[in-house]
Amino acid sequence: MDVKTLCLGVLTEGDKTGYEIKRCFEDSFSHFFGASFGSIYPALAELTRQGLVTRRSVEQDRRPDKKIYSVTPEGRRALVRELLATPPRHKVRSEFLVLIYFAHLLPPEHVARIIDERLAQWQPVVAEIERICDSGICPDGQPVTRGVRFAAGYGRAVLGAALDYVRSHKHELLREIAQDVEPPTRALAGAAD
Amino acid sequence: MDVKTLCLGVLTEGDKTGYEIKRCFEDSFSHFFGASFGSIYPALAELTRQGLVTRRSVEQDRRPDKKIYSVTPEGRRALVRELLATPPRHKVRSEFLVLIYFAHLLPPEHVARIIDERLAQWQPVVAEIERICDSGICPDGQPVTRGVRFAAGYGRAVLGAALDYVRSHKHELLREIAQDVEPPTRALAGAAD
DNA sequence: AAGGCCATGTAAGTTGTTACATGATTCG
DNA sequence: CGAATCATGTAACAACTTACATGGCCTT
Repeated sequence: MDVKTLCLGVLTEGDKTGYEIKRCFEDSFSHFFGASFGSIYPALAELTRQGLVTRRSVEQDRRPDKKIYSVTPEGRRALVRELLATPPRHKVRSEFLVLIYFAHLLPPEHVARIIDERLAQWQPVVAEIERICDSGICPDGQPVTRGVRFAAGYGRAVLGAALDYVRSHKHELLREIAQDVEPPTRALAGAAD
Repeated sequence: MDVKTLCLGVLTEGDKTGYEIKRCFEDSFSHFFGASFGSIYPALAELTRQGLVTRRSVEQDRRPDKKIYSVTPEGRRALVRELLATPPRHKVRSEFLVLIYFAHLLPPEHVARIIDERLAQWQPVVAEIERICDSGICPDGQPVTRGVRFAAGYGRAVLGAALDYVRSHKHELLREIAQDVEPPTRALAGAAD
């Protein structure tokens, strides 16, 4: 699945500019998808070329014209076709967990910092998901569809579990690796190997 | 973080061939990292060129020489340096959740199939993680380090939550979207737009 | 004054995937 | 007989990220 399909998808919920689509991704998709301007703008250009969206320019004073995109009926059909053909993959790429995996090679303070940083980055994401779950309202003010509610509920369950796990096992991990790194000054007997 | 660093990392746990490294990724890393031969072999070639690993060839009858890689002391230093410089990101890219997000545009049977497929793909991953958690033994027979245990515990907690959530909300979602798609034959009154 | 928000877009570079190329052995 | 396992490697391609280019307004 590429950014084009995603753009088409969010545009079925209402007309938007490229900038707003980016916001939308950050608000509602951040826990399972990411896209930057560098991929969104070219995607919109291509969709326009293919006739799957139309755009109208809105003049603004002292900044580039705003370009508002709308899905065409053809675009809707293409979206459904694309969704039907998309294999339902699910990939996690976590340098965080890789780092944890090799925690015994790193200074405990560094590991502690890594964990705290991760916790801090997850928090606003969880907060936004929780807001969507509880209010049933998207950031743009529209009520959520069933799928959005499911995805948000999933996010809450999974991120909640992640936060709980990391918070409750952080100190245990830190204690354990502290022993590894500790210089052999007070060397307790029995260090096998 | 690139595949080179990962290879360096798993090689600190013991000498391996490229093929075994791939297995290792599948067994222990699959829930947070992925890499194919197309990236592993070039990575090992580059590490060798940089002097961060050495390799010895083992002749085999009727198949390509096995090439066993070992980390050099220089490689260990490079690994730590690399790990210390790695920002602890954590990204999920889930076409599965995107599809769910737009579930209201798809036939309910299709959504049901998607969900079942995902559940089926998660199961062996969870099983392997659970095995690591419970036995404390890596697939290659080595006892796990603290970090590995933490990562495995994380995987169990998070994948467990994902499975629970998806299993217990599947029918609710399906019921809800079935109403959308239902043709207006028996049209119940009150279908607001 | 610095930085964030609004607003669009391009180009170079990174990184990895897929498919290909080769080939014997073993299991069902 | 087909598929999986063992074993390595290359090359074309896809896709996205980062940095750059532009520029005013508003808040701290």
